Amino acid sequence: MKRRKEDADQTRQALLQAALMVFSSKGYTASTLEEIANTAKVTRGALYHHFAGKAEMFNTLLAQAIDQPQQIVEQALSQGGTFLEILHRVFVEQIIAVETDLTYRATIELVMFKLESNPELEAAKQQLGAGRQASLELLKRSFEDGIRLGVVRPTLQPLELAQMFLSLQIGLFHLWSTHPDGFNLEQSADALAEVMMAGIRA
Amino acid sequence: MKRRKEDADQTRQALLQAALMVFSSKGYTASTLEEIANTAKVTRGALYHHFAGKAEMFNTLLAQAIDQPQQIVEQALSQGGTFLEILHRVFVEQIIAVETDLTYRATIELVMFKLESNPELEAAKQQLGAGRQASLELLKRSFEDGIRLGVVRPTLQPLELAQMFLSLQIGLFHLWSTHPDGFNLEQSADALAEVMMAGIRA
DNA sequence: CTTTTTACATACATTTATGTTTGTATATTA
DNA sequence: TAATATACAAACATAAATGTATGTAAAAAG
Repeated sequence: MKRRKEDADQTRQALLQAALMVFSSKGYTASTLEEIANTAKVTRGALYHHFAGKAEMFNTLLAQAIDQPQQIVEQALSQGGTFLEILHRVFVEQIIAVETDLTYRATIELVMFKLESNPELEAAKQQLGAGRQASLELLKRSFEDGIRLGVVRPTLQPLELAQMFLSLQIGLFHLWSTHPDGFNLEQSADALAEVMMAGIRA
Repeated sequence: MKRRKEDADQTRQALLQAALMVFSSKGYTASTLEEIANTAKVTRGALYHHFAGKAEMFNTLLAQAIDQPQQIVEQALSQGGTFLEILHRVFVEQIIAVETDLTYRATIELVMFKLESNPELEAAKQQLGAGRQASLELLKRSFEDGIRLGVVRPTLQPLELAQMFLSLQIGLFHLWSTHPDGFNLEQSADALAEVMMAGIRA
């Protein structure tokens, strides 16, 4: 039995990962610290050594989750192409990221579909809300650009286009997440993006 | 203090309504029978008189929830119009129903965004899954008709069109549900439906 | 090499929610 | 009108989860 500094950090990470998985499948309240500790193959003692309690674990997780989507978008943007091509790629890449990266998937499932109304989590929810607001704003400005460039129908409202983009992503993920069987996520994402592009093209 | 048969049934309904509201805001586990009883302005004694416990309340609620969406669709269908007009109307009417009817809204929020993985609820979730599968099938067949009628682009897959329809609904509702401030749901729904129609039109 | 701190496990205490029993006023029935 | 059943409230018991205090090897510091 050995416990060095680096081992400790490994334990901490294992606990966070375990917490993410348990939280994302059961939600906050239904998740027990016992199960989280077991999943990380330690006892609650270790958990309480690294974290003050359940709420702190949750907030730590959400703090990490905030900037994750930002990265994916930036990467998809960097590849160049026409306005609609980039839009299409951003849409699909995010969906693929969710399918590929199990951790990312759990994060999204947690923040989108498992957030219960609970005063302990209000701060984290507030942050997430701000993050989404920022995404919406970014998308809205992008569509304004698209209209200015003449590639998007000018009768459409930028805000509503942004809403549509996010709605499609969220809804598609929800559909897949709740019934993954016989679902080709990438293919569906591509098809939906294509229809969306056809609908907004000038 | 009077308690007649009809009063009892009223109490039972109040308990169900309270349970729906509490469940939909906190999720199953985080909801306490105490709070449900308080919301219904009775004690847990009354609750246990009418229901075996938490799980039975939940299942009772979900059993009611199953056939509710069906009705709205049927009503929207009955008004006639072209294929795309009907599709548009079905889309918007469901969204409006969610905004208008507080009970319906809570039901949808509960079944879509607050279902935790819990063996006690597996049966109910199974039923809901079947319901969604049925919706998907119905939509898919509708789009097959649309293609056959020549009003929908024949290069598109019916299944993916159905997924798109549902994704847009689910996502839009999610967006509005989590950040209702400054959101004109009906207007957005109408705009999204319009873009979708433009995207699929032959 | 001794002392102290770290990283946990273990045992115990406290809280909280569920579930059960009992009590009781009113309604219903005979 | 007497007997019984209903619709609850209130008190009690139980279980489960959180939180805390203690114990202890190993590692790090001196």
